[in-house]
Amino acid sequence: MDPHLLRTFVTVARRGSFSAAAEELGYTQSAVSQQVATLEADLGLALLRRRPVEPTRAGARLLEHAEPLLLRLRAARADVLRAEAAPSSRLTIAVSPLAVTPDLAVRLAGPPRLDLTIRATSRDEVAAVVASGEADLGLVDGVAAPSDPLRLPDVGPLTTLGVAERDLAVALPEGHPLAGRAGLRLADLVDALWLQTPLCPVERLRDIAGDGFRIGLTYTGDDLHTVLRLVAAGHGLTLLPADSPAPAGVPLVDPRVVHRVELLHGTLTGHAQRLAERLRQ
Amino acid sequence: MDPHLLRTFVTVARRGSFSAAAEELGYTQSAVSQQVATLEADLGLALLRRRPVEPTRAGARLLEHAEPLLLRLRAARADVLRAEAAPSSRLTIAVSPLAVTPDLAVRLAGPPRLDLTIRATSRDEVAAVVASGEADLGLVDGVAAPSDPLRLPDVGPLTTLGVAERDLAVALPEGHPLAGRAGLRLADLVDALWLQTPLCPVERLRDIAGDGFRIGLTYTGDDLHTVLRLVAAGHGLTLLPADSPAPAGVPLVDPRVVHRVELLHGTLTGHAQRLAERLRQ
DNA sequence: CAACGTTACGCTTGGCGTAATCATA
DNA sequence: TATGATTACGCCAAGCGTAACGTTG
Repeated sequence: MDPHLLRTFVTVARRGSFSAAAEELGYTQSAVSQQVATLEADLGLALLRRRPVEPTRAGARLLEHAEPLLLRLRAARADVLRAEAAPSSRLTIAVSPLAVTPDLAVRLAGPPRLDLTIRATSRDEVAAVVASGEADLGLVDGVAAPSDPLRLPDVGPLTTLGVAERDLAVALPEGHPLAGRAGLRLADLVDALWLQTPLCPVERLRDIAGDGFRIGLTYTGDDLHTVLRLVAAGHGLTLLPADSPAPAGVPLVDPRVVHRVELLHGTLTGHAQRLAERLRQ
Repeated sequence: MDPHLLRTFVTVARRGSFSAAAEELGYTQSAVSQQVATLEADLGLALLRRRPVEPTRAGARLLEHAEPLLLRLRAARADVLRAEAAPSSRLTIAVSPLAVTPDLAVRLAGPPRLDLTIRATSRDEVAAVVASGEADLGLVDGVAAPSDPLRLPDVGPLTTLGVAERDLAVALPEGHPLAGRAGLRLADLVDALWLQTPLCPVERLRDIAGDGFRIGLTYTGDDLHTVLRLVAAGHGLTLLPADSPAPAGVPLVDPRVVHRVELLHGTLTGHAQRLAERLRQ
């Protein structure tokens, strides 16, 4: 299970081609073939079907492990190197798009005021950025059952701490049959069409409220306004923090799901520690 | 950052000796020296001081990454191999010592009754056992702030779900000045002597309630009765679930800390999925 | 038959062991 | 000075590229 082989395997699987992977990695087609064969021989089972190239069951399973593993390896390397570099007094905090609630914004401001850089990244990247030491702290948001942790990509030895939970509202297009309601239950919306977004993945809804929740459209970006446009245009519903400017937002009264913000950090020192304490109240 | 080199580095650091590590790993002293040198050259910094052999700052940092990384690598391999083996109908669930609350025990029993193996392991191992596929599900318990996730060793792509939170009591020796109280606050106990146990690590208390909490004795096992004996003998206090048979247990009324149980699992199928649904209510 | 993956084969080099050398408690 | 890490050096094999060979859409 040499990471070198793992990387090649992942690339082949992603590109769906030995030759394309070889080009991407700077190997010959032959070398890639040999590397995959070595990995398969090592595990004693087939990882890829050829022509067309697609993962077997075992291959798919290995892929789920390999990608985060390689990410962790890179993060570990980056973290060790960075730790040895300048111990800057400037503090960097990585935040996902909706993680900075009004309350957290106030707490970030101080007093005392800190020399702070806020780095906005996608939800998936916050953990990686913190693990690699590029940011001292991270704030990630997501949709979860109350008091359940978010499902973060598992990228290194990070400490996670819930710092905020707030209610959600269902974003509905104007004129939607349910738009007038005072409150909605998730159970009432299983048959509706939903947006698949990074903030509110449909699998999470199914985890929480059972099957249903057809996907109307998948949106992979991180821009709230675009999501609102998509909802308004009727592509599907989604959940947003209750204080967002949602079009015809109706509070979700069934309290089995919340917008949750978590603070991530590695080993804390100095300023970072003080800020972390302030953020967790 | 070849895992082979990483493993050697970890072994040298743990054993505090190149020669001891060489013997343990089946290499010559020379090979180990070369491997460590290669790793240091690759990262461009010293990882170990020699004579005595101890990690540098960077080395200590790398160790924190390397150990779980290697664990994950093994877990990934084991998981892929196991997935391809017999899809047994027998269900295995790994549990840490106090994870099976009375309520969860009832839910485990059914109906319907399942062909179930319960495997007791230490708190640290549950995640690894589930990640490697040796168990289909895991139940881990620990002490946490309410609605905060437990800090689990980060060993693979696992799903975590809180399934129970219950109050804690402070275990006090008979005749302790505070033993008669109706309820205690953590803040009242910062100056007391505490046991350091896997269930209730003193760092967790400090995270939650600030500094203090001197360590009277460290206990690394998983046996509740031994812990109770240690408390009774005055080695220090500890927190236990309120329904435990604690000596002179006084409920913790300050509700900033609970005994939490989490359900862990990888990809679920069949029986395992049904059991998981039953456990999360 | 064309595109693509596999196999054969030679060569380079990474990495091990042996043994000599260096450093420190 | 003895213990233990490093360096020198030779050897083997892992693993790459070139090129010939299958195989399948």
